[in-house]
Amino acid sequence: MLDLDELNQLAAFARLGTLAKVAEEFHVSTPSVTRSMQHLEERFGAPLFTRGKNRIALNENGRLAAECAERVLREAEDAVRRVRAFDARRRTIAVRSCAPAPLWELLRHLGESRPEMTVSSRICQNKEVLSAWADGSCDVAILPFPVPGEKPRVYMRERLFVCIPPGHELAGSKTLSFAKIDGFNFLLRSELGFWDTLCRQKMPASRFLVQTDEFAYGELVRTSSLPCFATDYSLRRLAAHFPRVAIPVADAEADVCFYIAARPGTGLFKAGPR
Amino acid sequence: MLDLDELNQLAAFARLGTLAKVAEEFHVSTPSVTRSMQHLEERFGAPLFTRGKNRIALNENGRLAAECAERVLREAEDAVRRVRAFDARRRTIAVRSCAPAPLWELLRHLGESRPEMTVSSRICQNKEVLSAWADGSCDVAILPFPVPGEKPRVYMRERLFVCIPPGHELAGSKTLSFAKIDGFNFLLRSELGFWDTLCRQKMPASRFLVQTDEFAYGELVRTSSLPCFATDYSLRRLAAHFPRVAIPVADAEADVCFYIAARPGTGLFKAGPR
DNA sequence: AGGCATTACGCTGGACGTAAAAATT
DNA sequence: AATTTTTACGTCCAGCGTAATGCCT
Repeated sequence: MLDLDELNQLAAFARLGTLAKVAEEFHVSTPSVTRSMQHLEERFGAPLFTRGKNRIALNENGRLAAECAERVLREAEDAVRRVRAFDARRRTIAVRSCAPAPLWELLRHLGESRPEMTVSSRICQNKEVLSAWADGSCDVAILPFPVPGEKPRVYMRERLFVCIPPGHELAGSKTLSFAKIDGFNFLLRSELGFWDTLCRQKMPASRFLVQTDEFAYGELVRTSSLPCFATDYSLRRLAAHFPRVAIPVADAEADVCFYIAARPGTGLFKAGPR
Repeated sequence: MLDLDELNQLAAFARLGTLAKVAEEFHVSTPSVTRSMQHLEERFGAPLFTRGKNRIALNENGRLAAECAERVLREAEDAVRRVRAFDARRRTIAVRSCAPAPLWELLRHLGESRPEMTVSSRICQNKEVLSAWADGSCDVAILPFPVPGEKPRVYMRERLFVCIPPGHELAGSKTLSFAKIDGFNFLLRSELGFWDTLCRQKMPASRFLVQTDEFAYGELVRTSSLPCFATDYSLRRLAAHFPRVAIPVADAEADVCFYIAARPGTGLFKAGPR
């Protein structure tokens, strides 16, 4: 039976050319490497080296053996990688959402109901959510429309608002529309999923100043006169963006219904999550 | 780093279902197998088994790990197989000849000039010799015509004779031809290569009583009145088939020139073999 | 002189087996 | 009662490192 450690040293020798370098790389003594190589020759049952008195090199057998060794090692590494990945996948619930708000409650709920599971979540575009759901690489999908092939299950509703400083020229309106606010520049958070694309699509004349940093975004909202967005959910959560006023966007697209689909393994619809 | 022995035991456990059976199969104690499995779990960094107090079985991770183990083991076995085969191939000279006679001297010569090499020889049909030469699976080729793509090099000439008991109706002829002897039944040795096919082609009306055993052939030649074949070479070697008479076959096809081709590695044409 | 491969030798940690325990059939 | 897994424990040897040798550049 071959020994993977020895094969590893053989492959290293093919790269490095000298036993001393191999010894250094593996943090072992040179005699140890010498013995490994002798042992390998026994195991292969064929000479692998041409030896001088203080010189050693691979012969043709050895070169072939080194190639084969790499293949075996790759296979062995793949084995642990695959098992580890499989295990990790088995003990995590992967959530893909098209927007941040649905995650707020969902992640809290999953953390409580399945404390032994690690939850991985990501906000991404609708098509990414769809493909992740389709290829099985996520366990929970949240989309602004029913998930194809699944029983439609509404998770929550969210409505878009514009947040404006009191003195702003739009501040008097009772409601607004994408058409009316198109052209104004907005402060925007990153990681908004489909909201981001919706805004860019509906307001082609506007520029969006995307802030990755939560703190920076907050400061800019507080100190600048640039309008920004909120939703009924985020307003409830953040206790509003004082001292701004929140004006609803009247368009149908600004009133969104989020649908959820979940694998049976998640236990989401067994014990009634909400 | 994984251990191939342990992987082997894992694969065996997947087949046999119980640690005790694995221990028996590998001629080790049960505690040893237990430790191997625990060690494997450490190495993989994931639980591979579901354990009862008295019961152990693979979980999903374990089943995947067992599959992967088999792949790794296959790869490892392939490695030694391939290196061994390569080494064996490197230290043998493979000879393919279309007829037996050229081998007699050639094998003796190779045995003397390359005593460190093992020589493997086979008599086969022309097309087999050609393909073996073309695909590199033989080092020396002997054919009744120049080997394509190689400098034509005549190795020897051989002429066919018919051997007949003195009282036989053909015994008076000075020479014979395939046409004249077609229809008679012949004693024939096996492993004659292209001679065999030549005879069957030239004498479609004859039947050939092929003898695989050397001794049986000799006895039949001695005791029966059936004609048989010989060549100038075999006559010289066997001191003739007493008390038979040997009559040459006059056809052009019965006078054969053998050509030889050899790889440089064989050293056949370096030091001048003949 | 410095670097490299190999042999010699003593030591130690890991792996094995035996024995025993505990549970299941 | 027999089988199976696992823990405990004592033994032993495979493999390590150090030291030394010999050789090459």
